[in-house]
Amino acid sequence: MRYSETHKDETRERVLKLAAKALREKGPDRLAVAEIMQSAGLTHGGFYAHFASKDAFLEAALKETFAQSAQKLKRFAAKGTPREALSAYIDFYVSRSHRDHPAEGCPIVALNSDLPRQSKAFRAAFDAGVKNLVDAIGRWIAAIGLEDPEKRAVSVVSAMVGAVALSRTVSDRKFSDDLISTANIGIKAQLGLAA
Amino acid sequence: MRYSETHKDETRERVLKLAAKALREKGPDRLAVAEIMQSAGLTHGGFYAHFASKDAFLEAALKETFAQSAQKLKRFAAKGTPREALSAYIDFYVSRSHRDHPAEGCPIVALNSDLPRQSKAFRAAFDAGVKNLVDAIGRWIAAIGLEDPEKRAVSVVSAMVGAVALSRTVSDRKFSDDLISTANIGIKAQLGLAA
DNA sequence: TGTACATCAGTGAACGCGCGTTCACTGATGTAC
DNA sequence: TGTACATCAGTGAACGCGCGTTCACTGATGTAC
Repeated sequence: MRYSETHKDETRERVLKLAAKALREKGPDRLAVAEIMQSAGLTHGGFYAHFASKDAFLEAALKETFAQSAQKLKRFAAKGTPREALSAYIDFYVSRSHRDHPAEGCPIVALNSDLPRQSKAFRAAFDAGVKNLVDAIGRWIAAIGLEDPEKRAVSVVSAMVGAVALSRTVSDRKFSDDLISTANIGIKAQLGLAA
Repeated sequence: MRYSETHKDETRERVLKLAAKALREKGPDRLAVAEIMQSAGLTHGGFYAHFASKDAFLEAALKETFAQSAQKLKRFAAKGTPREALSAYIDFYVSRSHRDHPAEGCPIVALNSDLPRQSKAFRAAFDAGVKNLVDAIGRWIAAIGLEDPEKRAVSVVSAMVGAVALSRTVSDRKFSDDLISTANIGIKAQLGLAA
């Protein structure tokens, strides 16, 4: 064969990795097929050899972003005690760095308000991603020994998502920085994770 | 004159009121000029007699949504003691009804992730709206006599926005309902507002 | 060993559609004389 | 009192552009004989 056995799959993966970033930056509507293919060094004509439609492609790209998030969660879980992991994850999530790099950040923050306008499959993938995050946080909270871990997890994720989302909308740098650190401290305090 | 003195202004207002709703439902990108004009019983050609461009129009529509939110805030403030007003506002905001009616709801929830892709003027209007909400909540918290009202206000708004945004992304009805009520209770508890 | 054919990831021109924007025009009514 | 003209919110055809999608083709290389 003129290409290696795995060539096509590799191309697909490469396009999807780029798309996963671009999706969080530009949103589903402004993410253009031709542009993504060009960024992968290809022409737009080949797109449909890899994806059935733009919608199917968006769904795959979203799943890729959540897969990356899930991997990050696992890395945190592997690092130390549940208490340390949870605290570290909150520091990672509710941070200036996360605020400033949407393309590498959580898709829940980057895409939540685009959601109602997307395909059913896209929303289902998003839904699964949200539940996965809530469950992971809930497991840590349970491991620490706090009561009502599911309920606490939901509150914590809400507060984390809201804080980063809000911090991104605010132009006043100092206000935004304060927002992040206030929310960070508040969320950890709620869980009895003192600094 | 063939039209009354105020006719043009009235038309503009009518279009903007419709746009304010449609903006929250469809987002800035999917909100089409021709569609809005048609919903007001007009043709798209007349649009530019009222607005310099779609961007200018979006900015005006966003300001309209925040003006409506600000009015609602005032209505709550006028109703009772700061304590009652704050509690009532949280009940109003972190509610199933708010989750289910984005077109009449808070633009911060409906549009936060579209923001980075919009014009500077649009972002500035959004920014002002966020600060207005945080300030209003902060004033109530200060009036109740809690410490650090600004910081608490930021945390509370983050949590409120995050809860409604998250609840809208979740397809499991029961899970979403629980999320709303858990967040509602949690936020009020943080402020010492028992049921 | 060499030639004809098959395979298939990727190319690039073309199509149709939606949408923002422009512009000459309409038609109802007020004003000038 | 009646006629010609001015005003101006709104009309609707047209334009250009971006974008998703299609499709005949390319060209590198493996396979058959």
